[in-house]
Order: sequence, then structure tokens, then C-alpha cells
Amino acid sequence: MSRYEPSQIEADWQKTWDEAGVFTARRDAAKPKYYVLEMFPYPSGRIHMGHVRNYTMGDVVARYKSSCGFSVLHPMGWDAFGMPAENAAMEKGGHPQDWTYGNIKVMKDQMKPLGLSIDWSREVATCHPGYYGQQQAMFIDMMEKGLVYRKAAMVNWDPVDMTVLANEQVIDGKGWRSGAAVERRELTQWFFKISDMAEDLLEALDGLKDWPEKVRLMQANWIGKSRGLQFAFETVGAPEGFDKLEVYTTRPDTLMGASFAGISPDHPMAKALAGDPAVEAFLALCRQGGTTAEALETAEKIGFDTGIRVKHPLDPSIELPVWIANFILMDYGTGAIFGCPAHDQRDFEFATKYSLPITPVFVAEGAEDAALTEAFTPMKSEKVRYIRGISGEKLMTGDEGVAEAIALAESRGFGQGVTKFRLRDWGVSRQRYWGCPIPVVHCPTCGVVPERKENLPVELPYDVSFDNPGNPLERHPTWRDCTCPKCGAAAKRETDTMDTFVDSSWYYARFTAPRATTPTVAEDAAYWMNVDQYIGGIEHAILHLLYSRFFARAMNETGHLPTAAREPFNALFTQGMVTHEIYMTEQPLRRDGTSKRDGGQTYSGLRKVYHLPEDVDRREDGVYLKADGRKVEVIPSAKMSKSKKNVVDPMNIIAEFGADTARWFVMSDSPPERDVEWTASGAEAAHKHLSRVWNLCSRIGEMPADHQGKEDAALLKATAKAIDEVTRGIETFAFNKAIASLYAFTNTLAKADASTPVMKEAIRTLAQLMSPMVPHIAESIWSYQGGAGLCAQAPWPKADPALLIDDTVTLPIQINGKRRAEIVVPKDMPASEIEKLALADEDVVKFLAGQPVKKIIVVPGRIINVVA
RNA sequence: GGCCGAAUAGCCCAAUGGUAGAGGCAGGGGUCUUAAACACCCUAUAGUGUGGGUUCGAGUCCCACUUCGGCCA
Repeated sequence: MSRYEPSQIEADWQKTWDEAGVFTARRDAAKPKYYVLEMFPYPSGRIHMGHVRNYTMGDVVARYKSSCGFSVLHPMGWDAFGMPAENAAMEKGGHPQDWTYGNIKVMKDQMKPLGLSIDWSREVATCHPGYYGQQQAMFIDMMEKGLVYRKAAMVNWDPVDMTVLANEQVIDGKGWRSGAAVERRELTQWFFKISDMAEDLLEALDGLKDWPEKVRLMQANWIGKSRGLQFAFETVGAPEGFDKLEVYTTRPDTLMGASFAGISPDHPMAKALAGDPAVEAFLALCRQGGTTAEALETAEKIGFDTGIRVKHPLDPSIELPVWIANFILMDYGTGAIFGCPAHDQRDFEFATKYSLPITPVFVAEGAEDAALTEAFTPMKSEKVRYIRGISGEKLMTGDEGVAEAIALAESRGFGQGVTKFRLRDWGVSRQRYWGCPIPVVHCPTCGVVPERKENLPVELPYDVSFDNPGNPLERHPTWRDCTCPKCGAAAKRETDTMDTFVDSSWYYARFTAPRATTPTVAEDAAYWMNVDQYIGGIEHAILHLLYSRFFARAMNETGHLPTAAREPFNALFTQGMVTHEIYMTEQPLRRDGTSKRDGGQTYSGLRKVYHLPEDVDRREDGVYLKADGRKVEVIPSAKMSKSKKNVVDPMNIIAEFGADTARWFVMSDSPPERDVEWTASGAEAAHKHLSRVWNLCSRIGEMPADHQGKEDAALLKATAKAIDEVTRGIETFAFNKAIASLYAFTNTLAKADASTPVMKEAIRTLAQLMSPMVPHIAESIWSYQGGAGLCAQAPWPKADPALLIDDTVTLPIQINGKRRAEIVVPKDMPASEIEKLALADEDVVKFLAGQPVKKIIVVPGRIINVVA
């Protein structure tokens, strides 16, 4: 066996696997199936270490399950629509489609050398008409089932570029290109009725036993079920048709602390008042700023007193002013609230600003009624003393207070208890080009009509220009022109495209039949679904996973997925990030020659300069720049990012050490759910280890066939132990522990004096156990040591249970909890015998020094504790 | 502010309530070498963030606190 040359063997084995079609997924009724999926990448341009870690984890599982006799589906695709492609087109010219397909080619070429066991014949790209056409078909099916609707909603409007902006394009309230202050504007948009399924999406979380608790919790909080009271204020002096004002509150127990009523600027009553120039001016002011919750939250709270009054439901003699307030959202609850400044921080700030009364309803247990400097907002589960409760003075929890208030409102008939969800319907309209066109037609006579399925896909036109802002689909000379699918008259296409989260909400289902002329094929979906193991980043814990869960349900209701697949991911694993140290120097800001007003001094600030890991040298006393030897400040590890330059290009690592080294490193040390720090020394260590295994394989290969060793039994035991530990490590996603066992087994094997056949058997087993992590070197060792067929297709080794149990055990003896002695006993010696032996032990007798033994605890196979 | 998670040797990390060390990095010593690098062999080091509690026995369970990270406001 020659030297370890990864570049040589890796390319060769990849070719061999390819030609043998080892990773092609096949429906096989005789085998159990296993579907392992990693979150598919956005084709940004190049792969990074995070991809390597994510896909290696999936690959370990896929290869392991395949060895265990499963028919494995392990596909890969591209989340290929989205704004970066359009931004690139606007900034550098070119076309989003060319940019995207170019990136896909580069990234695929970079992924191939990793040796992943991916069935590339199932590759999909969401920007391909073959994919998004089926998505359009499902959209139409969902329209028929009432899961899709249109309504007016707010968008970020750039008044200079005259275009809609995505939330990410609003930076500090300004348009990212024009720099103009962003306004909120109402536009009719498409929505998925995810709120209809809120209850189901929440309750089904309990069944997701193999999901991280953390993710289930985040989803539950996002769905945000709450019990509250909905009631109507009687209004005084309101415009025609507004004699009632419906409000919703989760704290009806604080009703006696109400000091005003507030309505959203988008509330119908606010709009009805807009004839008044003062109101109109205020509403215009509210429209400034973006639509994100964060933007609304951080914006200064402003209000306008309408002069309208409402009567307090519990005491009609009290009249409260009605204010229009910018912090009230139209799409939560009824768009109207009652303000209780004493127990809501936003209301408190608002009341302070506009000098409205602040009346506490309850105080902390044992506290007195005193003026507040901020809102008092204890947990609802906490007991408080009500001083102005609806039933007078009382000590009880907030939850009890709320229940009491709802009961009272219902018995008096002025309101009713209502369950509401924080989860709002999913707005999917995007006024952009590079997305899946919404397949509907606007007909002057028939209105909004879905496109006929035989006319799908509604393809994106290629000849568009990005010279002007806005949606190129609107400006295209002919694309919008069509005929009404219903009446045949001239009509116009919808120009909105779908949110890219739609594309990624069903790709897992498409992989089961990626070339079908329907979204899915019943038999394939029935065989392959669900995804048995889904792996991806925690950053998708909420939106992507929630939307996917919704979509699986919607696809079930439209007949595209079986009922068993309504919850599409059986097990979820969220992996940590790959991090790296940051290297920084500080340099004086360049002088620009101009002097400052204050005395002609030039600005003497420092500017931070970051350096790539390959541009620095690590010496004993620190880190220095290779170029000029200056000392570099080392900032603790953080997620690899281009702006901090703490990135290591996987391609460089593969070129230097090979893919197996990169794979081995990202799986070792840190538990997979935690971040792993990439270090140059760690990567070298991984490579050295693989070389050692290679050399060990050579040595064993050159052993004389008739060599007789003395440690055959011990090596057989060690082999069984390694099989057991590695198997359990992989099964439980403890890849770091599996790798630690492999290090230990390698060390044992290297030192073992065993007979040639036993040594050969051991190294073949080592190769197999390593193969999920480092498949190429494993394959080389397997073939060199005469393994049958391909290592990738060999059945997973089984440990002989008899070899896992030792004949004798060493039991430590504790006296009063401190370890004092140990004895060696046969493994099945009864406890009573062990007790006798322990008490007779020389050291024990010495330590007891004649004290009487009060109690003796024998934990079989573990420990003996003598209490004196 | 609320919720969740983490804290073990210089560093990354192991340890079903039962001998704190499996493994890796760095460090020290040695073999090989004219010498060094490589390779190989051997190896020191912590009592588990702090303070309480439960237990025969706590890194592990409970309570409080500190620091760091994540999510939500």
C-alpha cells in the first residue's frame, strides 16, 4: 500500500460509487425505508464550512442506515429563488437566472468532492419551471379549498424608487438603495390561511418526540395561544356606523384601570375620521417607517385624541377618551384596545406622554398603593393583591383575575371569553421578479381567476430589465397579457410572486417524485414520507419549520400527501455552527487632508482591519501578520463570516488534506448540536490521524499470514467494544463520542500483538466503523484488506454480546462516600458474597479501625459503599 | 424584562446518581537523526462557575446567585 494520497483515492472512489449507482434511491418493498434530509442550501456562490458540517452529519446517518439494510433516500436541491439574485442583477448587471444557475454549478462542483452519498438524480432547483409549475398547481388547489385569500395589508413603500421593499431592504427606516424614508402603504396581497390551523399546529407539537424541546417551545410561543375577553364599548360622538367599538384584551382583570381606549391608525373608525385634516395629517405621520414588528416597537409612541368617548362597561358614568395610537396593530385582535397604563409598559409610556391617568388595579402581595414609575407587570401565575379588581379587594393570581373577569363579562352579557393566536396569516405576495409567479389572472368581467392547470407553468419571462426599480414583471411589454381562463376575454396576469418560504415548504415532498408531472405521486409519497431525520440550523426553528408543517397539512387536504404525512418531519436535529477566531489590527483612519472645524485638528480615530486565517502566523507568544510581522489581536471564536474574515474555505482544506480530513474534523470534538471551533491544529491532527490509520493498514497488510499473536482474545473484545460504542454514538447523534471511540480503538489495534487473521478482521471492522465519517479512506482500507465488494455496501458489523461483558469486575469500595479500596470479583457474584469479601478486605479493615458498620450498599457491577 | 440552554485540566470535550478522564489539541520527557523536522513511545496538570439542599454517595437531582449564548418582547 503506497502513501496516503487523499486527492487520488477520493476521486477514484467517488467515480466507483457513481458508476455503481450506490446512492440511487429505489423503492424496495422488501426493505424498510429511511429518508434523511439536510436543509437545502441557497445558491449564494460558494459552499462554506457550515454546509460541510451539515451535509456530513446527514451523510453519516445516510451511510450508516444504508449499511443497516435500509433503503435510503438522501437527496439534495437548491432553494434558488430570492432577492440576492435580483440584487446582483441590479448591482452588477446580468440576469438573476444566469447568476443562480451559475452559482448552482459552482456549488455542486464544490460539493461533489466531499463524497456525499447523495442521489443526485433527484436534484431539484426551486427556480426551475418543472418545480415551480407544480407549486402553482398546488396554489390553485389551495385556492379551491379556501386555504388562500386576498386582503389589504401593509407593505414597505420606497417613495423615491416607487417600489415595495422587503423587510430586509429597510435599513434604519430607510430604503436600502434610495435612502429615502420608508412609508407604510396598503396593498391587496395574497395570504395562506395558516391561522385556521393554529390550534392543530400547536397541539401536534406534543407528538414531535424526536424534535428538540427548544424548537417545540419556540414554535408554541410563536403560535402564541391566549385566552382573553372580547367586548364592545358603547361610543359617544363617534361617526355614523361606529356606535360600538370592539376591543380584545388578555388582561380583562385590569379593566378598572382603563384610562383610555386606543385604535390602530388602520382601524376603520380612524379611516372614517380622515376627512378631518388634523386626523389625516396624523395618519400620514403614522405611515412613516417600516412594517416590521421591530420598527413599530422601537418607533416613538405617538397618539391623537379623536374627541370621541366610550363608556366604561362596568360603570357607564365613566367615559374614556379614544386615541389613535401608532403602536396598535390592526391585524392583532380587533385593532382596538383599552389602555391600562398601570399594567402595560407601552400604555404607561403613552399615558405619561399625554398626561392620562395611571390607576393601579393590583399591587404586589404586601405592597401599598403608590405612584408608579413604570408599569407593574408580574407574571399572570403570580399572586397579587387586587385593590381595584372587578370584584373589589382580593388576593389572587392574575390568571384567576382574568378568569373571574371573563366570567363576569359573560354573565352580564357585555363580552365573551375568546381564544386568540399570535400567529397571523402568512402573507406570500412579493412584488419581485425572481420568484414563483402566482398563477392567477385578473379579468375585467370575471375578476380574479386561477390559471387553467394545462397552462401551467406560468413561466417567468427571461427578457426583463433591472435598470429601473420596482417589479420588472409589471413593466414587461407583453408578459401580463393573457386571456381569461373563464370567459376568454383579454385579461392581465398577476405580477406578484410567492415568498421563497413557499418554495422550501414542500421540497421534501417533491424529492419523493422529483420529475413527476403532478406535485407528488401517491405511491412514492406513501413509501418515502415522512422525512425520518431532518437536519439543519436552529435559525429555521420557527418560520421554515412552521410553514412546512402547515404546507404538509395543506397538501394533505388537497390530496397531494397522505394523512400520515401531515406532520412531515419525524425527527429534527439542529446542528451548531462552525466558528473561528477573528484576527484584527487597528489602523489610523486615513487623513483626508481636510481639517475639522474645531481648531484644524485631523481626526485621529482607529479603524478595525480584519485578516484571513491564512494571512497570519501563530507563534508561541501570539499571532502575527505574515506580511509585515505586526502583532494581531485575537478575538474569541464567532460564526464564520466574510465581514470578519474568519472564514476557512472548505475547498482549500480539501486541496490540502482531502475531504475525509474535513469531514473527520467537523464531526470530532464538539457535540453536533453545539458550535465547533475550526482550528488549523485540529485540522492537521485529523489528517495525521487518518495517515496513521493508513500506515497501520499497510503494516497489517505486510504481516506474515502465519503470525501468531498472544492477544487475540483481547483484540476481539476491543473490536466488539468499538462496534458497540460507535454504533451507539451514531444512533444518538453523538458523533464526537463515536470518533473518540475510534481513536481509542485505533490506538489499541496499533499496539496489539494478535494473530494475522484477527488483526485483519479488526482493521476491516475499523474501516467499516469509520466509513460513515470518512468513506474514502475506509473504502481503500476495505479493499486492500480483502473486504468483499464495496465498504459502502457492506452490512454494518455486529458486536457479539458475549464479548461485551467482562468475566470479572473491579469494584471500588467506599467508606462513608470516600474511595478507600477495590476488589476484583467474578461478574455474577451475589451481593451477599461481595459484602463479605469487602468487609474482609485488608484496607477496609484498616480504615474502619474497629468502628461498627451501620450499613453496606452494594451496587452490582458498580460500587460498594460501607457506612460506618 | 420573560423563557430556554450552557459552565468539568491551558483549550475543545467524556463521564445510565456510583473510582472525575474516553478522545483530541497544546505542554513536558524520551527514541530515531550529525542536528532538526517528521514519525513513534511515555507523561504532569483540574475536583467540575459560586453558595446552599436532598442522598450511603452529587459534575449529574432541587433552590438561589454569577457569567456567557439563543429566542421572544
